[in-house]
Amino acid sequence: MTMANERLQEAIDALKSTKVRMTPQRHAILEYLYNSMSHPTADEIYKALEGKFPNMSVATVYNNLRVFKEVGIVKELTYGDASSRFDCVTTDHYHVICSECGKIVDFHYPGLNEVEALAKHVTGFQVNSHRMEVYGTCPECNGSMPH
Amino acid sequence: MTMANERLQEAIDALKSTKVRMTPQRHAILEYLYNSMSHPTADEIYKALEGKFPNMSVATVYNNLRVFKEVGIVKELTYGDASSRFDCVTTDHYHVICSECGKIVDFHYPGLNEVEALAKHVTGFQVNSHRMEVYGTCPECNGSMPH
DNA sequence: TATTACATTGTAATTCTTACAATTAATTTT
DNA sequence: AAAATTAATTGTAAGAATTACAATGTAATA
Repeated sequence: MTMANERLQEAIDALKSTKVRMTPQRHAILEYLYNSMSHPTADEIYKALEGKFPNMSVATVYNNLRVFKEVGIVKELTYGDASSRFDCVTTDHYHVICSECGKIVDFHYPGLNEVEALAKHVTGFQVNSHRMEVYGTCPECNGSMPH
Repeated sequence: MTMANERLQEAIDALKSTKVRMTPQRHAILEYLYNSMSHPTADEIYKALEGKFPNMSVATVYNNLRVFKEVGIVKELTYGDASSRFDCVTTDHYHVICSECGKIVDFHYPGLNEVEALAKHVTGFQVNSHRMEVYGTCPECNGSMPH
């Protein structure tokens, strides 16, 4: 069993333990998320599954992504006007985003707990979480790729 | 002259040095941005200036905020579906955002250059910038305010 | 002053997302 | 296994934020 399938199975099990029902559409959306190594938009998922589910509504994709978020197996990445992207890796990590082509690459960085602590101290907020993104241009777009 | 007015004047001077013309609407939008210590949405600016400019179009607000961004005197803060907010403080700083009431508070943190350097090293991207926000609840919303 | 270039206005269009009512399907109870 | 219940899907309409566009107005320049 591949790593992706293993994680998919865990996600399905997580859903089973709630009152959320498994449907063919749900399974397909989850499968797509866990197999694509990208961070697809709702519309990309919808288009990718058109072949298998000609009658599926785009509302179903949005509904289910919301359900998955509530259960905690999917994270939504929001970027201003543009469509949200969805990430089935829910462990802590950050994203580097190419300003040219929009590519999103994961990277890890030892927790920024210090920042949260400082923010709490300076502002008096009760701090829960943070988000961070790094912007730049990817090797393909900035011409630093060997060819 | 107040600090805000000084900075407003600098912004106006910055515009003069480009081919961007000064108009009453532009001046009013800038003035509002530099005097409000908040991070208003386009619509908030529009509503705030309705009294003074009954005929101003909301398109004018958007157009001008875009111009200001291009000149570099305003930054746009994007948060998913919700409206963009606009910040006339363009020096590096971060925001702490209250999940309850939406309040945004500035705070400073010594540059996260390390993060950018690591991201560059790990992903091969040419890195330009980053953004970070801290989320939590403000003193008013979490009941920790003395009263 | 006449001309040119840029700004504003009002409205229509666009995009992403959600709401809603009707139908269908999965689960539970009998 | 059939009936009853509950949840999910579908299609479409509605919503909100933002942009595009054409007509009109205003500032800068010659």
